[in-house]
Amino acid sequence: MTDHQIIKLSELKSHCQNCSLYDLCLPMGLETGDLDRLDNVIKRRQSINKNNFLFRLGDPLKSVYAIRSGSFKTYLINADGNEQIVGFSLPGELLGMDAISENQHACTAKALETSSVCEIPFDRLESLARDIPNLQHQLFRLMSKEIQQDQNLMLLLAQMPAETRLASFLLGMSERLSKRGYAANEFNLSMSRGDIANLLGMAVETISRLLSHFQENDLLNVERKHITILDMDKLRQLANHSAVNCSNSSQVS
Amino acid sequence: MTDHQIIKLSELKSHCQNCSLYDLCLPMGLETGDLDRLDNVIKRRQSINKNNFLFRLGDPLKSVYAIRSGSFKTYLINADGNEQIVGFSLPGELLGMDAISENQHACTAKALETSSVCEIPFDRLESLARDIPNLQHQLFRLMSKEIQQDQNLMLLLAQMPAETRLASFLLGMSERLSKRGYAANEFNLSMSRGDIANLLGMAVETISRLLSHFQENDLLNVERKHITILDMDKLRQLANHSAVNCSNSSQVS
DNA sequence: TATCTAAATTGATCTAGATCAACGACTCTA
DNA sequence: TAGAGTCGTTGATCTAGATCAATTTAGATA
Repeated sequence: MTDHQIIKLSELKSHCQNCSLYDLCLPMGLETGDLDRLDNVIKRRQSINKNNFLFRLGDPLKSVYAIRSGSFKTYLINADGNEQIVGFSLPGELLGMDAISENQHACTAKALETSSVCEIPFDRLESLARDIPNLQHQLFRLMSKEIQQDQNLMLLLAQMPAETRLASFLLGMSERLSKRGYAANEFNLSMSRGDIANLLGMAVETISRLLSHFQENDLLNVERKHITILDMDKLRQLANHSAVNCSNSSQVS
Repeated sequence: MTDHQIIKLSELKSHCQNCSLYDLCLPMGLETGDLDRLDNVIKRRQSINKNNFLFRLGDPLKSVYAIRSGSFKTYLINADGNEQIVGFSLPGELLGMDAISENQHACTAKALETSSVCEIPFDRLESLARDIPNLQHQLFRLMSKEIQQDQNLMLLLAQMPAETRLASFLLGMSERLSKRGYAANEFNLSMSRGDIANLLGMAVETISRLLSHFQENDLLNVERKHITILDMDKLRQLANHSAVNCSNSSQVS
């Protein structure tokens, strides 16, 4: 294989039309010409190590980010200095749209594992959206979806007991991961028990106890971060038939 | 006064540029020419009686609605058939943007009192947004703001005790109402105790007890729906210095 | 104006899940 | 590969706020 070929291959891989996430991500459904234009404004393959920040609360809005690989948590800081996680984001999801209203990020995004993103300068994206009706519509859809998800999480927090919250969370993760090529019934959680507890408004101990309990009842197999769902129907039942998508980042479907 | 003059007056009043809500509402900041174009697609003065619906979960997305007067609650229905209120909306706020992603409304909007709205056909709004960069940006800002508000409410639900939730809610209502020309320390709540309890994830009894308690401590004066804030500083303290904006409808500022 | 129904208040009791505490199991560093 | 720190699990206890129950109040209706 020559150098020439190697360069070509990497170029090929680093474009939206060849990205495995294409139909989960921002460019979904765009026509070839429009896709190229979007492709041209994207800065590709920024890598972020575990526990590093993609952006922090108060940072000026420069870009939004499409996740290529890995995962992030996004969180607010309350008046007491405690963090409140508002979402876990997976490949194909768009981070940073919360910053538009104040022109600065309203939350902090921290990598849960080594991750990579595509950076999209927001001013370029916005002006492109004016020229490409489908892109504009896509952005509206993305944000609308995020609002819906947030509201579903609110419902969970406001009126569901702990067991339902956790079951619904696991079901949501299963659905999202399976869309990304992982098995629906076997996956790794990249976030800690503490992070899950924080998102769901519960104590770590409760998460731990419930996972043990689920395991005792042959619902799950839990081995540290590795989850195997043994009885999907029962899990759905416990979750009140609602899988919460806790991405709280913008996503296509 | 002749008929001719009467018609002119009503025409004058029914345009965005003369609307008292101008700087709280969608057209905020648009230039005159652009404003006229937006103005032309708006169907004005639809009136909705108390307990009637502006739209219901599952309705196809036809229009979004700017509230002119009155107030609405928006809510989801969970798997058990219980409602979960996700917001209370006031004049100047835009309802219905949640429907974009699925092309149908994801929640139900019910009038809390006799109210009126401006109806904005969504397809017209979207195509106008392509022509008017400021309008497109405004729409992005609106939705981004809504996401932020939802996330703040999540924080409240996930980690704040009952007292903080209610204090934060009252503070938020005070701020929003004062922007609309009401006194910051004296206002009427259009929603029931039950509705407040539902939004904040608490029991009605707890709301009632806390209001009594706040009154005993000379923080508030409560007379049924009429609230007078007697000690704003103390209320802020109880609220952890965060006023939750529970509009969960899109708003400019 | 009397009657009915829904909303709000107040008190008594109960419980889901928090908190406190102790310990075991990884993982990172040197 | 030892030691330290972090994360996760399990048990015991406690409490904020839910639930249950009984009135009171206020609109709505006729």
